[in-house]
This record gives sequence, structure tokens and C-alpha cells, in this order.
Amino acid sequence: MAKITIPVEEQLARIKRGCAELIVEAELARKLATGRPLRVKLGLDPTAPDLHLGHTVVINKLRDFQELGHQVQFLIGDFTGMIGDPTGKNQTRPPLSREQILENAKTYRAQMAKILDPEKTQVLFNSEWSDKLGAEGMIRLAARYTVARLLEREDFARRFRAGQPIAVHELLYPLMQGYDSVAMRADVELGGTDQKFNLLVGRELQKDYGQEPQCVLTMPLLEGTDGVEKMSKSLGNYIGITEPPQEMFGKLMSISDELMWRYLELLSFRPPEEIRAKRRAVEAGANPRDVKFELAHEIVERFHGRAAADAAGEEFNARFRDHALPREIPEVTLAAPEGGLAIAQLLRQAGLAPSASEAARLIEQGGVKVNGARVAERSLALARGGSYVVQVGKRRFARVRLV
RNA sequence: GGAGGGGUGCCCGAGCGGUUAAAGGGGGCAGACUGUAAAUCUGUUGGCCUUGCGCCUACGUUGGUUCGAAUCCAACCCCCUCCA
Repeated sequence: MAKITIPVEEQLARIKRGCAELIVEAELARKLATGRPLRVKLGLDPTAPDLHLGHTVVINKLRDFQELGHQVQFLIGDFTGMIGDPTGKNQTRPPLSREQILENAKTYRAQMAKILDPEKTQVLFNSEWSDKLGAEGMIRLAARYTVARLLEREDFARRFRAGQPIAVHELLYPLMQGYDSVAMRADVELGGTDQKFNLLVGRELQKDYGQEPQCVLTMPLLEGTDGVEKMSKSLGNYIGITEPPQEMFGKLMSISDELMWRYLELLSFRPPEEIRAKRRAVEAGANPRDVKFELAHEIVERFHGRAAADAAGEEFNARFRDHALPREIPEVTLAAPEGGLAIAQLLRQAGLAPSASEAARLIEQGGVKVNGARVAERSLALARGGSYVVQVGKRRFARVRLV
């Protein structure tokens, strides 16, 4: 790989942008000054095959490194994934089979390619060196660190104080992750702020193995669409990067005006000056909706391309600004009895409501329209042989044919 | 091994013999408003139908007491804490 000639100051500025913490800046400056492409590590747990925008915050940062000419290394934690990162929540993760892990890794690679240059991105598996360790190696590794140091981790310390159980394997996790850095001779490791402790263990172990310690760069955790909890699949507040363009666009438009600035900061590739200008404009009275619209467009374009983003934006405007019918309405054909099909039954059978009771509620609340007209009576029955556009709320539609 | 605490609707959590499909909050959904699937406000939030003040399921599981049990009793399962 070619020597990097971009000035250290310029590189540092780009690297630090949006980050939570950089340990230690002076060390990184020294590494950069050598002009050697740095090995930049990001470890990923292979348990969840789907990435969401929260994961991409760190990947976006890797992209910065990659564009500066550094060597990005993706580490799939197929070994550590079997241990399970201590979450303090006591969740037992089912062990994954070899095939599942490889499958997930493949998915990762495809998803990453939307942000990084796959040609320049290395993918590694930590079982490659962890498996070889064996019981003896494991114990030798464990001998290099102390319980007291592991208990520095906030999560461990709290549980220890509270008398809550800490399984021994949980203590091993940071060591294994740190050992990865040793095996990879990582120059820099990235992670969310929640990973800070683990990343620092890597530094310590590298020193212990006589290596120059890696620099640690942590990125803030992205809040989910609720604006409060961090984005996660289990909380249901996530935006998956493989979601359909329309869905992704809508979810991005549904974040609060406040949260929008956070997303802009952590997800947008627009230059910081431009984002500052937008903020000033909104403070001066511009409509935040338009800023959000541009953000949604940028993100959808990143994962689905320009055409899909344009289409999703137009569709959104038509649907929610102009209250038009969606361009594509799923068609459903239902069998109706002679006297016609009761509206509540129709909603349930067409998949517009989970149960007839829920359907009845929606009707009472005025949330159901047939051919654009609000349904007032739940005794309404639609005649056999007809075709109807049925709408529930603002987002659920179906074209129902009764036969 | 011993002692104690607990398992309630999507989640948290109150209830501790009847008026309880179960307070309150969160989340979800719908409506109003709007700048959008923002914010705010209002309503709603087990299921079924012949929509009655109807029926069926539901408070870890299985039995029991009772006219009547989420509420009392017994056994079992699971979680947690303390002691050893």
C-alpha cells in the first residue's frame, strides 16, 4: 500500500469529527506521521445478521479512514460471539452454528459494501487465532490481567457492589477482544462508547505483548427513532439498512425535529459547515421538515441509490403532504357471503387489522375509509362483486375485491 | 444444604375473596391540529359473534376451598437475595 501523504493535521481533523473520544491523540498523530497506512480495526458480533443505522455510525468513521488511505479491517467475532458480551442484562444468547456465522458474515459484507469499498476492506475471523489458543493459552492470557483491573469496568463494578452475579466467562470477554488486537497488530480500534473498556484492554494487552498500543476511537451511540434509547432491534426503534426505501424514508421523517440534528451529525456525509448553515436557517424560521426531507433522501440514496431515493421522496410527499393514495396498493381478493362482507371481517381478512375487535375499534375511532369515504357504521357490509380501496389510518391500504 | 422474596396484559407495575378484561405509567394504534409518520392535545389498547350492557379466554403450572379467586390452600416449575 502506498505511503499516505495527506497532512497529519488534516487527517486528524477528519478522524476526530463526530467522535466521542480519541485515546491518545498524540499517539495517533505520531502513527499518522509515519505515512504508513494504519491497520484500523472494527470488531462485530456475528449474532445479528442485519445492520441498522446505529451500527453505521462507526462504519462511517471507518470510511473516513479508508478514504484517507488506511487499511480497514473488519473482525467478525465468531469466537467471541459464542461467549456473549456481558450486557448485565443476563441475556443468554443461543450459540450460533458455524454456517449461521458464515451466513451472517456474508450479509455483513454485502451491507458494508454500501458504505465502504469492499475491495479495500479486509474481513477476518477471530476464531482463526482464538481456537488455537486452547485451554493453556487461555489461562496464560488470563494471567496477564487482574480481576481488579477488570472490575474497573463500570458494569462489572456495579454488579459486584450490588452483589449481582458475574459469570467468569464474562470477565474473559474483554481479554479475548483485547487479544484480537494483539493478533491483528491493530493500530487503531473503533467502537461505540459502550466499548471503551474493552478497547482499552486491547491497548494494555498489546503493551504486554511488546507491541505499540492501539489508539482507541469511540463513537457516540445513535439514539433510535424514539430519540431516547439507543437504536436497537430489540427495542424496535431501529432503521435497518436493508429496509425498503419507502419504509426507510418514512421512518427517517418520523424522527423528532430535535433528533434530526443528531442524525445529521452522525449519519450525514454532508460537510459540517453545511449542517451548521441548515441549523442557522431553521433557527431563523426555515421549516425543519425540509431539512429532515433532505436527510431522509441522503440516507435512502446511500443504501438504495438515487432513483429509489427520488421515488421514495415523491411518494412521501404525495402520501402525506398531498394526501394522495399510494402508488402501489396491495390487492386482496376475498370471498364474500351473499349479503356482503361485514367491514370488520373484511379488515381482518385483508390483513389491515389483527383482529375483528381491533377493526371495530378502528371504525369507531374514524380511522377507516372505503373509497375515500369515512366508515361511520361498523354494521356496514360491502357487496359481493365490488372492488374497494380500503384505508386504515394513514398508512395501511388495500384494494379489496369481493367475489 | 438452610432462610427469605417474587412470577399480573406488548413492557414496567398496582391489586391481595365479589362492583376486575384487571389502577397508573411506557409503548402501540386512531383522531384533531400541523410543517411530516415532528411537537401538542384527545381517545383507544384480549378475542368472538346474532354488538348484548352477550359469550369465551386471561394474572407461572396443576389441583383444591368457596355461591364466587389474580386474590385463600396444596403441590410443582422458574427467577432473585442472604447464609453455608
